[in-house]
Amino acid sequence: MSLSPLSRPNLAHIVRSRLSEAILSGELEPGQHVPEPELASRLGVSRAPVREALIELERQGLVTSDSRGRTHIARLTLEDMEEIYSLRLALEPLAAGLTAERATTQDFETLAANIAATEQATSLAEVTRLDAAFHDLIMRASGHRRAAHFWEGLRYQVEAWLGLMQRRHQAVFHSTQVETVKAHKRLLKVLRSGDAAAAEEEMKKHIVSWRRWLAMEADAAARSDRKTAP
Amino acid sequence: MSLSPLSRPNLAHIVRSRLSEAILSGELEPGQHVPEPELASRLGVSRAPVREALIELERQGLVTSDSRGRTHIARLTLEDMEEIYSLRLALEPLAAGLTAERATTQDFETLAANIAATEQATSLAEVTRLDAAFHDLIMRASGHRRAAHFWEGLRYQVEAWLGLMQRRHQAVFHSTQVETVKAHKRLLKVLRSGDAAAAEEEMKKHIVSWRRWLAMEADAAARSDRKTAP
DNA sequence: TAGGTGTCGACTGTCGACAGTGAATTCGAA
DNA sequence: TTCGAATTCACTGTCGACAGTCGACACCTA
Repeated sequence: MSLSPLSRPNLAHIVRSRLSEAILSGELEPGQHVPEPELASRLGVSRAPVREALIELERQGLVTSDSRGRTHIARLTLEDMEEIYSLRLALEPLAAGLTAERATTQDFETLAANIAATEQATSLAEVTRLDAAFHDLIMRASGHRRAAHFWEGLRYQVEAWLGLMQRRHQAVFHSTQVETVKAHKRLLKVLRSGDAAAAEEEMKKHIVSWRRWLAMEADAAARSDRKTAP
Repeated sequence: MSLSPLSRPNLAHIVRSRLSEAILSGELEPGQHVPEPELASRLGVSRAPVREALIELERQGLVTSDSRGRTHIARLTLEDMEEIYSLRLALEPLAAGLTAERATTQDFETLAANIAATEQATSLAEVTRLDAAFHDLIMRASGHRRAAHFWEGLRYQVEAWLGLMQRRHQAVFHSTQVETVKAHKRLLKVLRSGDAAAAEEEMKKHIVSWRRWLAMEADAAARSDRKTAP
């Protein structure tokens, strides 16, 4: 039996992941104001760990604070997603190249397991989460700590956006699962080959294709807005 | 006269910039442990704002916290600088391209003023600060908020590293000032032309040439370590 | 003397409380 | 009724205090 050192999580960490879930699931709605005292009392803790959690969530882009310091659930616009897209395009191929060079067998097995889980996922939300986790694994396997850290500032926004889109336009996502699995299998194969340049290229393609999704969904969102709003 | 809304600074902000200065100037040494109670009493505030400042400083890479949550002044290694270099190479050309497309006359004037100030700077520390500020201005002028935010997580580490090098090997930096001015003038010219691709290319070259510095300084550091250590 | 055990001190994580600050609201006057 | 001023109200920023935890050091035992 291997006893690996266990990390004793803070209250702040727990609060953060609780809030993450609540935001990603849509329980807390974009734009909504979330006062610290309310969160603290609802979670049964004091404001101190809540404050810390909110700072971290701001770094992850899930909440924003206005001029007066009050925190709101982030409202992601298409412009935001364009920013995120351009940064993914800058960061992830870099990391993929490094991963191809440095990753261990263990890393590859974890990636393969993720793909298998994605194949058997039974809900879109699960696919989304596993998708983000897959990219997370690659960023980590790259050994580039700062890039992985930056990625943390993007991934939850990606998840939040996809969640939002799914809730609005379920029909659009029919083929998501099989396409994700296919793309990730291609990526894993290239990563395993150890060819850094090829890995960069494949990741670039993967993200570019993801952008098509973005435009399409934005389009659908715009159409539906026009239908419901005026 | 344009009166932009002024941000009323927190104690946490003040503490942060004080600590920034102390770290960049070398008053607080790399690796040194900095207990919250001590900082709080030395600055005459309570631990709350100090804690917040430390979280932000950690994001900026100036301090790190160990497994027990204790804060230390960051000790930058050559490996760290390689990471930072690769990220600059990913982020800054992207931003430079956007800046070429979007920047206002006002932005260009601020950049020109920065170059003028660099030309007249009387100390290396000042050149370093203005250099970082120049890149800061470009990141901001790009309008890419997330990229600018990420850059904040790098710039102070760059400053800290350069400061450290300067203190160790003053002689190496003879030509820094004139070279910086020249390079920045070239950059500004391309940015003003509005040619995004050219701006990307020029920024890439600028950063690649900065990497040569990195290697050279690392080399000098290694030599001097060998001389003093064993 | 070496290895293990108990104690002490230092620091972090967490808590409840208070003061200051805008925004919203109510009240009074025209 | 409408405008302006005063007042409440809901927050955030900040503070001091306490408890739990970990390493260092002394001590005990074989």
